[in-house]
Amino acid sequence: MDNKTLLERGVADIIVRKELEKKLESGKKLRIKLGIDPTGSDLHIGHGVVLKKMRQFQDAGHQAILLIGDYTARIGDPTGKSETRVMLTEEEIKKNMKDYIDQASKILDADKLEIRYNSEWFEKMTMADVLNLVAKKTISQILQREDFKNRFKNEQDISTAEILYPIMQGYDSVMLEADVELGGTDQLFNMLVGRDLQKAYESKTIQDVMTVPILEGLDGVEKMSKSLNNYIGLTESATEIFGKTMSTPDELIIKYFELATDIPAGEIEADKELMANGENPRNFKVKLAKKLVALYHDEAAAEKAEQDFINQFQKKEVPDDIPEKKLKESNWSVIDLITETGLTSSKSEARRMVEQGGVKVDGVKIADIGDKIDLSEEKLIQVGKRKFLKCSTQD
RNA sequence: GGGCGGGUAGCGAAGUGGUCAACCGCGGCAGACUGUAAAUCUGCUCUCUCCGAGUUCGGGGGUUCGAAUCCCUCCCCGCCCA
Repeated sequence: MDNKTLLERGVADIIVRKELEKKLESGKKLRIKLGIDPTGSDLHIGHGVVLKKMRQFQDAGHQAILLIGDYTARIGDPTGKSETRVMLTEEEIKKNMKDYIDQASKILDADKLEIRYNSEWFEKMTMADVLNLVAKKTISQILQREDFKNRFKNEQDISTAEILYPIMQGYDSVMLEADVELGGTDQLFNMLVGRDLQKAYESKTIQDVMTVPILEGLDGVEKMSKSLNNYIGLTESATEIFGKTMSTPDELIIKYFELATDIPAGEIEADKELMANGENPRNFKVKLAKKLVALYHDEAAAEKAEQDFINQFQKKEVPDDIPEKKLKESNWSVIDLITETGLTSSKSEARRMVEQGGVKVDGVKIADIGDKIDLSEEKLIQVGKRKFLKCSTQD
């Protein structure tokens, strides 16, 4: 991993770039911090951006540190606005972190990770220590953060706990002696507090801050996130990853190439050129989809996912790995059958589906909501474009 | 502590006694089309034994032939003053 790629690929900003260059040139094994929230979520390729950057540092021989904010999570994150987040127990945090690391290992070299919990130091602090810490920053400094600034201006509330968050996060950097902190651009402010605190505590190193761009989700507008359901999960099936990629807007292709794959920068430029000259963006989206599947599964899965996609959506053929279900009864009305098997969530929905012509049995469209289905022989049920199920009776 | 405003389907947001299962937008789903699960267009979007019926509009109680709409009470949220 060359330093140029390290400093440029998928990087939004570096503060201070010159300092970081110097550190890299010194040949020292740098300590790279990435803070994570142990609230337990499925990782998606948006998280993948920063994880890839971390992996690059690992490959360049540096020490990757995952800082788990277990202490802060136990207090509860105040940014969730109205809902107070439930405090997490130690066991929950442990489990969440195991899941996290399992998923992140698809990108990171898990054997070389240093994993730290911030309860390690926060738990031991006395009130005097806390006062000493908060005395290092002023309210007006903290209020510089854009969302605080806006809320303050608009007379919305800012909880005291929120004020403490950046300070606590910064203190983590002091304790870890981080040389570099990685994070999304939205984390810039908090990470800079780390620099200030390291100076205030006269740390032997002042971390440089590297931000990575926020990846838009499948809608092409909002940040990729689970709650908006516009994400591609790292652990999703090849079919899902492929299909979801194909549903992204064309404008996102290049950005995804840059941030979510390892395709060399030159090749990306060339593809961009081709697209600008009128080549069908779909072809590049296919390339992207295959890359992503290959990354999180393997090459063979990528080939297969492409074939399946062509068959299912372009040729409208039936996929070949359809789940099967065995039922006790053999005599069903369509409505009951597709509801019972979970293909639709209610009978009303089932009726709508049939009325809209979205239900097929053995390839034949069901025309009437009163139709019966005999399962004494296996039947292939299709609801909409994507839901398939083979149904038969129990032996 | 005082004053004011507000809590409506996944979200946003109308509606202030009957024609309200509730306008509209987003999201979601289906169909058509296609270069894709893109874009566009059309339709659907609480549930049920879909003829019709049953439960909904922060919780509970009440007034009324009839309430999301009026009254009481409780809970929650926001703003202002202290």
